[in-house]
Amino acid sequence: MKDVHNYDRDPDGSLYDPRVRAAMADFAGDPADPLTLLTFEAGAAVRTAYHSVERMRAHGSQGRGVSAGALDLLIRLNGSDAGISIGDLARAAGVSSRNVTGLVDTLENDGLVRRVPDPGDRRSVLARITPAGRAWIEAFREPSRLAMRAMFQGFSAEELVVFRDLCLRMAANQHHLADRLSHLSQNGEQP
Amino acid sequence: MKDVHNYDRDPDGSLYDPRVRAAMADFAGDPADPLTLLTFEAGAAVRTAYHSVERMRAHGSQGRGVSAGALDLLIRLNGSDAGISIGDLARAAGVSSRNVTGLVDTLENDGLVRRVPDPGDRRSVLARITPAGRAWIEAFREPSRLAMRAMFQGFSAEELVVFRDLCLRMAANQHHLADRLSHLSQNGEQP
DNA sequence: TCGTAGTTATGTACGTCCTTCATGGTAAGA
DNA sequence: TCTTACCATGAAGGACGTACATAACTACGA
Repeated sequence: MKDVHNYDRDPDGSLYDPRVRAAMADFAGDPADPLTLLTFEAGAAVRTAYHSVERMRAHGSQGRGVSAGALDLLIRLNGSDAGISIGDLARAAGVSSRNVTGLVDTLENDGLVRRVPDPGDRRSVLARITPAGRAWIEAFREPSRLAMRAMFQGFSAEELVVFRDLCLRMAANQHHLADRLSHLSQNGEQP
Repeated sequence: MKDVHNYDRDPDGSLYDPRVRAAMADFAGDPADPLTLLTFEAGAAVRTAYHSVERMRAHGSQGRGVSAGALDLLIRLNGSDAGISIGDLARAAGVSSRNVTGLVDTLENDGLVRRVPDPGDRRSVLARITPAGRAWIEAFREPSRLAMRAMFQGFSAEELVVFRDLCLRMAANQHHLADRLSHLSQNGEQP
């Protein structure tokens, strides 16, 4: 190994705006402890786990015109009779509204979702699941259940709860940080 | 609620090959217990967590011509002096070799990686990290560390270990299952 | 009432990841 | 030798996701 570099000064200014760096360091707290390696490993593990989930899902909804992001929307819409606006779907899923528009397009082409005008706001469009969409969900439920059970084979209920909550805490941290950063760049250059 | 459908027969033959279904059910074990909801929640949570990681990573490597999959490769290559073959990289990352070829293309265009012939096998090509690639990694290390620390803000060392291991157990399950399924479809139609 | 600022969905244009299939070059075992 | 298998890559395509611009519409203040 080489000796340790001096990371106290920015090795490459273009990587992060100093304000961003400061905000992160501030948010992260004490920067000099041994948890770092673990966080890298955990980050990589999440990526691996996600790919596993996606591969299972791809296998399950194979050749049926619905996949990944679209399925997320369909499941959300299955819980609502009146329908959900594009913007609300985007906020709930944490993606851009343009992306949701595209996903709803494909679902609508497949007849699983229908666009209806929002009676309360004429700018807004509600996506509403169709009977065919509900039938699709119904048919998907059991194979999906089997696949998920297989994915989490050997996990106890407690482990599942812990796992879910750790994932969500991560996401909350990221959301919080993104909020701070965007808020920070909206305001003046120097506080 | 409506009454329960009869899921003992396949509600839609095109969803899963019966052999695949049987293999999954067999692998998953007892199908009639209350863990199912938790597995769905956990699956969705993984997806959310992954998006958080990706967003952080995108923020960090922004505008530097390296992202996600390419970064994974670069980090792997940083650990090897001689270089790693395309096929080995693909197997290690769990993606198609064609995909790795493309990622190495972009890294090579950026000057971070170089292709060298494999002295032991003239079919094979080794990807080897360049000094510029190592410098990139070096510059990326600290901001990335801060970002990861922020992502896992509030996680104890024990929680990180548990989280990492749960992710990897998931991936192992999926891998195991995929092996069984491919093995199953390679052999005859009826066992 | 009018005008302005903000919101909503969507068109356009991109970039990235990942896949399958086909192909020419190469290794290795019959 | 010759047949089979493996290796990287060309070609083509699907899906996800982004940013920016725009037309329709709402809401709020003068």
